[in-house]
Amino acid sequence: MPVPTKKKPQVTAARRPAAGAAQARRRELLETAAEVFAEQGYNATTVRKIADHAGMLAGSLYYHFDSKESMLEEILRTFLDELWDGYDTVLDAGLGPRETLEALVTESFREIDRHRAAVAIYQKESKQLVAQERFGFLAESQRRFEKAWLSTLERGVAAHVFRADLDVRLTYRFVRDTVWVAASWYRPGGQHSPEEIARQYLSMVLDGIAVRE
Amino acid sequence: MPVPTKKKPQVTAARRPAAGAAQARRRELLETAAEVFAEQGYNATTVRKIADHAGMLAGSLYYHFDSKESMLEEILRTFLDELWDGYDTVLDAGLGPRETLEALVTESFREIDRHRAAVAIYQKESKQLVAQERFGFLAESQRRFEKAWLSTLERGVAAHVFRADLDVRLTYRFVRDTVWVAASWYRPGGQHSPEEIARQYLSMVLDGIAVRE
DNA sequence: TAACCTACCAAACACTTGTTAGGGAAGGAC
DNA sequence: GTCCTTCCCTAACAAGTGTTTGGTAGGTTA
Repeated sequence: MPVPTKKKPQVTAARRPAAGAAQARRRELLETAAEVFAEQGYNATTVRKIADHAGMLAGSLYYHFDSKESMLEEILRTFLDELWDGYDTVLDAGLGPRETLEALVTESFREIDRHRAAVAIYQKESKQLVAQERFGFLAESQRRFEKAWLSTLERGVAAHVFRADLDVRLTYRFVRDTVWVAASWYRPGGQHSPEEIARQYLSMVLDGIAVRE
Repeated sequence: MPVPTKKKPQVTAARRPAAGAAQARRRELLETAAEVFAEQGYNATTVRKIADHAGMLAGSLYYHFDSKESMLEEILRTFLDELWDGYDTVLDAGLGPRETLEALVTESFREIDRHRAAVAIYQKESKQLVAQERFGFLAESQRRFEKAWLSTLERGVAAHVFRADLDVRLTYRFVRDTVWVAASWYRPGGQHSPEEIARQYLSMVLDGIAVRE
């Protein structure tokens, strides 16, 4: 492709100034967009609101992004990529089922700490987004997610470390939901660190809240 | 108020035909509106979509309702009224803390069974709605809700039936969220009844998923 | 029959939405 | 200096939004 057909002007690597400065601004804008999306909801968020928060006008956003939807896509893709980096590390570590569950939960709360806005958006909008083929990667991620959790739970039941009398699928949903909805009330810098929340949550899920006799 | 100033024509009780027929239609329309709101999100739902599902034109909805927002308000009010009917019955029954928790959870899943759409809407939109004074009743309900759950948990800790080493507020959030997010995947008429889901959920929350030794 | 009411339709309204086109100021490259 | 690129602004567009107004078919009442 000798003749660039893309709208964004091509810059040779040699000339590019302050390499990555443009991408830094891009990330900055995505950060504020994610926060507005998370707070007001994707549909209720106008590009003018995003521009306001970024200190610019609506049209100027289109110098950096193709569309409002592509901003949303990039936010979710970035989040899921990092999430699976962490998950895969855990899943490939060869841990036992209980240790895997503990590590997955802890990793999840760390992701909430890092990507609070993206998680909140994912929670609220993913259900309607998966229908669009543009966001098909959400469905694929969901399948991998379910597979990872279900197999961990099933491994635990087989190894007699998790109870056998519970519906595994139901348990999966409870665990999954409770972990991720934390994004709706979690505030970074609060009195509980992600690890502390994970510890208490695991204690509750594994041993229950009732006193043992 | 001898002279009616309302837009909707006043009908004397004596003449009213098929008493409550209008209100039945009203409920019917709110039912379909709630389903569309739950499926697509409130902001993404246009009055034309609601009218489509109801087999009429957008403008015709305004014969029955003042605005799109008033439809949302009535949906949520109806749901919360019924919810608190059930909750108050439980809370006034003079049960012990563990029995109260069990009854509250079971009642919650029953409400999800009855008002699936309204619960889903509440979950998704309440956070943004409470800011508007029109929806101030949501904030009041949230306060009562938190008080009911927290006091039950604290009673349980004081009576040594619930563990004392858990952060009560954190426990409350986990219990609350896990119960209500069930509305996002629950389908009435599925293989699990509300009572069965409540039973399994309570078993998990109270005793944990780990095998005891 | 005549009057009236209910529940809807048809058509438009003012406004907001995401998006685009053209321009221009600032600053580095040569 | 001149050129060129970056990054934003101004101003508009077309489509879609919630809502209103006036009308009307069909049933009910008197």
